[in-house]
Amino acid sequence: MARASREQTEKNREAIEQASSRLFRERGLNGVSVAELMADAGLTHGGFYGHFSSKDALAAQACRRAFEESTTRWARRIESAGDDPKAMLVSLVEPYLSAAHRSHPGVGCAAAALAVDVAREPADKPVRQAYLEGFKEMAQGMARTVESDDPQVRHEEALVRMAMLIGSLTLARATDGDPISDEMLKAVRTRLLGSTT
Amino acid sequence: MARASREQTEKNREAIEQASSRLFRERGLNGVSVAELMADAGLTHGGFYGHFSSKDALAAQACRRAFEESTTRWARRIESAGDDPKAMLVSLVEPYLSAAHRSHPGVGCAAAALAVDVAREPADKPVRQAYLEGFKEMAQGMARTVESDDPQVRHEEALVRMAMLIGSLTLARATDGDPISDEMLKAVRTRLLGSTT
DNA sequence: TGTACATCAGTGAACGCGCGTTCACTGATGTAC
DNA sequence: TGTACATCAGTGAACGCGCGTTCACTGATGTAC
Repeated sequence: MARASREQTEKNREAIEQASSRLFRERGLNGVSVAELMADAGLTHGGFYGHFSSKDALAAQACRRAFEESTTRWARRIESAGDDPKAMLVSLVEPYLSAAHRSHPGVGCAAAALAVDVAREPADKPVRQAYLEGFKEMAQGMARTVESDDPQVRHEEALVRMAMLIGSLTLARATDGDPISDEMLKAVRTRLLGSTT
Repeated sequence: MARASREQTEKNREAIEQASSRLFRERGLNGVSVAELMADAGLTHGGFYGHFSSKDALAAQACRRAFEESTTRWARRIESAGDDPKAMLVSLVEPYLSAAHRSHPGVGCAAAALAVDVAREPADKPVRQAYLEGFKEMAQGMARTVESDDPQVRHEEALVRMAMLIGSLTLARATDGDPISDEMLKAVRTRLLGSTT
C-alpha cells in the first residue's frame, strides 16, 4: 500500500481519532501506545505523524471527540424528554448509573473516564483545556434538568449532580465484582431520582 | 554501602512504602518507575526485589498504606467531634473539600487518587482487593456521621456522600486553574453541610 | 480524453531512552564458638 | 568478651522489551498539459 486517496486519508484520520477516543477512555492516556492506536485503526505506526504532531496533540483531540460523543448523547436525551426537567434528569441518570455504563468505559462518559488522567497532566498540556471545555458543556446540559428559575441555583445543583454521577460511576468501576459496586450505583440513582423510579 | 542492619532494613522498607504511597497517589500506579520509588526512599533500584516480589505487590501494599492514612485520619476526626453526627460530618467534609486537599493528592484521600487506576487493573491484581477493603472502611467511617437508626439508611447515605466527595475532589483537580474548580468544591460542601457552614 | 510525472499517505526499519527485573558482587552485620 | 566467618541488604551493570519519534522509501493518487 502506498499513497492513499484524499478520501481514504480522511477516513484513516477519523479511524485513528475514534480508536484513540475509545482506548484512552478504557486504558488511560498513558495506557495505550501509538503503535496500538494505529493498529486498532488498521494502520502501521509510522504514519501517525502525518496526521498528528505528537501523542499529546492526539490526546487533546481524542478528549474533545470523547466529550462530543457524551454531550451529543445528553443533548439528544434532553430533547427527547420534552420540557419536563424531571424526565430530562431521568433520561440522563438512568443510563449513566447502569451496569452497562460501568462495564464499558470506552464508549462511556469522558468526564469520568479521563478525570484522574487529566488531573495529573501539567497545566499547559492541551488535553486539560479540552477536558475543561467538555466538562463545562456537560454541566450546562445537566443544569437544564434542574427545576429552578435561578441560574446560580441551577449551576450549583448541576455541579453537585455531576460530582455524584462521576463519583458513583468511578467508585462502582473500582469496586466492580463486589456487591458494594451495585449498591453504590443504586444509592445515588435513588437519591437523584427518588425511590420509586 | 554493603549489608544493612536489621533495624536499617526495616527503616528502608518503611521508606519505600511511604514513598510509593505518596508517589502512586500523585502520579498513578503506572506513572512512577521502580527506580524513582527507590531513589525517593534514598536507595538504588537493584535492592527493590529484596523487599517486594514485584511492582504489583508493592502497589497493593502502598494502596493499603495510603488507605490506612486516610481511615486513621477520619477515625481521629470522628473521635474529636464527640457524639454529634453533624460535627463529625463537618470534621470530615471541610478538610476533604479544601483547596489544600485538591493540590496535594500525594498525602490526600486514597480512594479519590487511585480510583481510576484501580478500575483499570485486571480483577486478579492484588491492588484491587486492597482498594476494596480500604474503601469499605472509609464508607463505614462516613456511615457514623449519618443521623439515622437504620443501618441500611446509614449505609446508603454514606455511599452517596462518598460519591459526592470523591467526584467533587476528582473534578476539582481535573479543572484546577479554572473558577469552576472552586465552584465544584463549594457547591458540594454547601450541599453536605448547609449554606451557613 | 490520454499521457507524463510530481506529490505525498502510508510502510517498516531504526533512533535513543526508560521500563521491570535479574544477578554477580561487596562488605558490614550477625552468629557460632 | 573476643575472634572467625557465614549471611545477606544494598549496589550497579546488564537483560530483553516497548515506548515516542524519525526517516528513507514506495507507488497509487492527483495534476498539468
